[in-house]
Amino acid sequence: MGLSYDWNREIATCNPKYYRWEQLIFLQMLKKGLVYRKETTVNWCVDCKTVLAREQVIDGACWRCDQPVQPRTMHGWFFKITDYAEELLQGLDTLTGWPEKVVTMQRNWIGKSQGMSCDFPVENSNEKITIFTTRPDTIFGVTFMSLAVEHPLIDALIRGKEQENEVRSFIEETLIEKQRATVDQEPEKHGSFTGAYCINPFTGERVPIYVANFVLMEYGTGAVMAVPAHDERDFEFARKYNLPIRPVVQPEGVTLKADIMQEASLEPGVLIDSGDFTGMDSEKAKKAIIEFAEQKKFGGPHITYRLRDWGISRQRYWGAPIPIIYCDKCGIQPVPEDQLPVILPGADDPDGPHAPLHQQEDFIATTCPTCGGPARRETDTMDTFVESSWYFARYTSPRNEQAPLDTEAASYWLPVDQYIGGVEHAILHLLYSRFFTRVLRDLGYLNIDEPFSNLLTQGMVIKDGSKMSKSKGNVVDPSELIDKYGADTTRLFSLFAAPPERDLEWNAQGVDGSSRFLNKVYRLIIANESCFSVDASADIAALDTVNGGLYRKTHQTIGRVTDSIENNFHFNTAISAVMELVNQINTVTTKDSKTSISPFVLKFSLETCLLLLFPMVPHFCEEMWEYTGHATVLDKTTWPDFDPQAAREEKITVVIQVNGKVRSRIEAGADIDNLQMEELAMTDERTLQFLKGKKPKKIIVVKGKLVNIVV
RNA sequence: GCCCGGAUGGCGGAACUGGUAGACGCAAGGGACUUAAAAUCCCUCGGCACUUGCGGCUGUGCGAGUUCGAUUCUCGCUCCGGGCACCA
Repeated sequence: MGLSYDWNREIATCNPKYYRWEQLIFLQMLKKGLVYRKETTVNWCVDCKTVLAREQVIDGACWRCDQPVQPRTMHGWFFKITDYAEELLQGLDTLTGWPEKVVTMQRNWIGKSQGMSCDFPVENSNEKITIFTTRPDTIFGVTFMSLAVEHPLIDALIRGKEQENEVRSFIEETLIEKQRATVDQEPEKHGSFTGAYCINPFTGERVPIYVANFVLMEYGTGAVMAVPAHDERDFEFARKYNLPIRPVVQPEGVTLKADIMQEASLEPGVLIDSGDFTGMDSEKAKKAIIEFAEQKKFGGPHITYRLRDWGISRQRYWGAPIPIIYCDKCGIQPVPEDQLPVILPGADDPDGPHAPLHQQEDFIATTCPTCGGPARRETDTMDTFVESSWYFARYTSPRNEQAPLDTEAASYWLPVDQYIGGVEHAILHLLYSRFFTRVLRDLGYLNIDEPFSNLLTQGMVIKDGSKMSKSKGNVVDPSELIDKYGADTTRLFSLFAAPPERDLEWNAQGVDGSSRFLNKVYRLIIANESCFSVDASADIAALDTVNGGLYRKTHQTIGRVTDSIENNFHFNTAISAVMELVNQINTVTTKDSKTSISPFVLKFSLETCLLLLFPMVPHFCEEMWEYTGHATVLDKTTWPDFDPQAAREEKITVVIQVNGKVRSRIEAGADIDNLQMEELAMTDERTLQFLKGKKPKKIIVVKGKLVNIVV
């Protein structure tokens, strides 16, 4: 296809020369407290036999193999991306070169919520339950408390109570249900009373504590103050278990009554039955209530993010091994930096052992770096998204043997001016890379905050109803088209089909047109070969209509093509602009051959075609450039200059409307003023017919464009 | 359910900040050249109708509105695509 890559900078992320640095970065992050290990419920892909990060689960299925994922409890390593949540959010505002769509998706993914945290003391106990809420204004409407089944306090709450067995079996059932749950359906809400109560610090009221299947341990605190009157989920739960519903925010013009409410009221309004806060506007009340909690030291303002830490453990037989050693005596030990890289077994041997690492005893057995005793290696490998999170930075010093990055080189090249990728990475790769850039900055390797200044998200190519992708295998091999038409026609055709950001249903119909077009350019050059040997100049001002018109059209085309490419990579319109120019050259050299075509203008226009088409059609243009006797190659020739003066039309078409409908078009000089335009319109015969002698009420003149006569 | 996009001829797609809708190309039909074919060139190509005329009406998913004028702006729908989804 004639793509130009600098192979001197080639890197392979599966090569130990690359991932040794990744392992080093891991260790440095570990030292900085940005890596930790924990046991959680993870997304397990049955087919890939590995854990997946949350953003790698698409519609409940693995992003890679499309198989459904299941929850599973296991240990894994995590990157503390949440430490950077606020910065990643703030940074979005600086990404002016990114599509708004991607910025919005990331903003939603980070999911910042501002609200209040508040402690509810447990009755007859020293424990307290901390909740997070975005609706502190509804705190007087709390009628029960819901805990996630995984909440650590449950055990203490139920021990010895008559409800103990019931709650325990409820938790067990819920956990099993969660394992089975498919993502597309929310299970019905269930709960179980713990027998325990906590105290609403604002009212002093006893609040019954429930365990509920819909409360997420991973978000907020795993405990929710339930306000059924003002929260849909609490409402549903309250109705099911006959718990009281107490409205405390009255929206304007509505009177909420607990017994007749059909659904929770989410509207803002005025507080009722809310102690000292009664009568306050709900927005104001939010602030006042948070302040009150802060003063009394049982709560305060709090921010929660939806973003979770990035689970990077994978159980695949590929990826960079996580450089950790487990010693029975010394515990978890980082692999000393001078022992890096930890090499992935069998990676360089395609027929080698391709079992997951935990099945490879040779790999696992090692010695403890601290005590020298027998120890075991970590068998998880890193998510391959880790590798793609910093490769662009490694390109700036690809052979560096001393460090992952050469800060000086990285400062010179980064951030990446223009990044191109599919929208499917809007969150995954593009968020990880933004995170990693900051981590590398804080580790002292980079001095930028954002990796990519400008982002173009290209559309997907659809084939047979689903997106064309390597992993799906429904790709169209361009070599078929290349064999038949050549690489340039194939390039031209693909670029002409649609603007790059749009999805495109693949269809090779139309490729003939691109082929025909290049042939036409070729024929024009051959037929007018002689003009290239003439070293003529011309007095532009003295050109006749035909030559002057072509000269002008050529400059207009330079302007349009430059604009289309620079502005938004709309090669399709760039190409059609050149097509127009070529059509005009064709007309002028065949039809108008009676008038003498200036060799200078002809040469200029044909050369411009080659220059403008060069990015799209490099081989052909370079060949023609040489053929037409140029000493230097096109590749080293500068882009043509756009001269707006030369592109200016001498004549314009004045559109005349009567009551907004186009009735006539009149040619006029480009410098015509508004008064002249009006005069032109009012004396135009066709226009007068439509006026039928009526007096114009109003005449609107748009300079150089149109006259609208209202009668 | 919520948040983003999008909808223009038979098709892919143009139309700058409201100002000539359909650029450019494909497909289709007709014609020229040719013994024939390919290639090339010319013409037609949104719809409607009593088309005498270089003409008229209508038309950018649907319905309203703002405006002298709306593919473009506002409101309300329909359909399609994408993202999120018990996030308290």
